[in-house]
Amino acid sequence: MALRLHDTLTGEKRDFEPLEPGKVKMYVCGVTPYDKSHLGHARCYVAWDVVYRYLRHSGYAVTYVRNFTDVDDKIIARANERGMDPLALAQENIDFFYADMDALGIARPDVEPRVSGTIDEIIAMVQRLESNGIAYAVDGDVYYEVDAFKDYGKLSKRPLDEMKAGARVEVDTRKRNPMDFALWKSAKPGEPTWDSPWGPGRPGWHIECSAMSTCHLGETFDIHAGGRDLIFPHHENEIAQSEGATGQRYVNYWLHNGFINIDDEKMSKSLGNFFTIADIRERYTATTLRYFLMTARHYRGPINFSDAMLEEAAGRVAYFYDTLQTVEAFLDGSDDLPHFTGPLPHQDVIDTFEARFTEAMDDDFSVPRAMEPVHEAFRALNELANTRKAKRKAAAATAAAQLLAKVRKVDAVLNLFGHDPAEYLQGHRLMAAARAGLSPAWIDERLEARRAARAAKLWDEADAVRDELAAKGVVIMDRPNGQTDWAIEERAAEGAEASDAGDGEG
RNA sequence: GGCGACGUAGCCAAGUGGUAAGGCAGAGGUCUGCAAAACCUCCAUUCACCAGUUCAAAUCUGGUCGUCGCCUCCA
Repeated sequence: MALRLHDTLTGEKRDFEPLEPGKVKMYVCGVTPYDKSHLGHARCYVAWDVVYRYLRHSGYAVTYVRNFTDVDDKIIARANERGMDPLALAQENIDFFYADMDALGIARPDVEPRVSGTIDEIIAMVQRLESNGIAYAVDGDVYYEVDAFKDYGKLSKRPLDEMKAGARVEVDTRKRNPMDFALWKSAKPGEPTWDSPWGPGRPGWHIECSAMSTCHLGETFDIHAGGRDLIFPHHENEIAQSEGATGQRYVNYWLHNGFINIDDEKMSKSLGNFFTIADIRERYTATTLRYFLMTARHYRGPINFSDAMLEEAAGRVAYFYDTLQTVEAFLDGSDDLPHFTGPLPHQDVIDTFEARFTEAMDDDFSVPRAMEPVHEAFRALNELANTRKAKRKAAAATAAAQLLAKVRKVDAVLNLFGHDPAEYLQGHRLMAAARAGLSPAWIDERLEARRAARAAKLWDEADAVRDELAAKGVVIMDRPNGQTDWAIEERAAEGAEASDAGDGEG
């Protein structure tokens, strides 16, 4: 089955046909690094990371470009507040960005251009627009003349005449149309500037993406992606700039991801429902966040975010790693088992796994559906790893090894299962304990007390300790090897939070 | 006002004409000193509401109600 993509421009899903067979050129709008990255960024870049990985997994040679808009009004304003160099502020936030992205398992793009390194190309493109008669200079500023581009509004489906009526921007009388936007801004005090044919100044917003994408991918390329909010004006203007400059079709497939909502409302600083990625990472593993963002919803839909949802995701990821740990232990001694050749248990799961995964992903990257065979595989892995009867063990080990290999293969796309299980689970436990307000040292002390009681076969005493832990939300598991593991019941964290107010501090 | 998205079980959510995936929670069972975990079984005659097209609709058409987003910086 062929890969099908939903294209915002046509509003339809259609077969993906790259410009060059076997190759994909994709561009994703990156961040404006004026502050730390937030949950919305995480959602966006996780989504496109999966797309990037899936394209590669499907055998395409992908060139993935993601920019940094490091010259921008907000960066300049923030840098001036803090009395520092704008590019230094941008670099500081780029470092934070990388820390978050790396933790989330997001692959680095192939090229990461910055505005500050693309000034020459930007100036060249503005000149090209000027000579094409769709840009005009006024007092050192250069504006894009929207009336000179007949397709203006085709992406956001907003005819120009309607936009004029609704335009709320204060009218700059130097503009020929209120919708005209700046390609080049003349120098103002306290701003970084570059020399240009129009005098010293800096690029406007929008032109940088046209210039950077064209410069690294060519005048026409396959995929351009970004958040829904960028459809207008950013991507609309990119089309106007690039197609206005080159006369060529700019992009073949426009992909846009949905937003993060908090309690059904858009996350925003003004509403006070704003989370940075770092905020979440203090409380949950980055893998939990990645899993949640990838699987909660198809990439185009909105995701409603809440602690309860994250708790569920955390529990599910812990289940995956618990399973991996169990299976790896089970397979550890399996080399000694007799070679097995008969029909395998869960043969249907093994046989259909990849086709089901691929079919879902081919349908506009439907990760939620692609997870169905993954869930099924983990259930089968657990069943196999719990095989007790010696007779069945060889068959079970063979089946488990095959299934595990399949899971590992699609994890090149999901990038969820690559941690060491024991390390992951330990990290998960500590974070869960912290969320529930419990001390791991106290838990260990209680477990030691229970171990002593059990050794003496003082069952009532041992059970009392277990009940005491359970009352706090700590559940324990006696393993066959004599060890006792513990976990925080997912609901405990909510309970602890709810009782916070009443408890007071100390 | 213009443009757009969405409304599926207690919760999250997949599913664009052929008779409701998956996950969480819940119930019962297997296992276990007792538990927990894991596994097995069960859990929507129905897809906001109304009308229509069709042999057949959650899926198509029209209307109603409700929620949200964009139109200004924003992933």
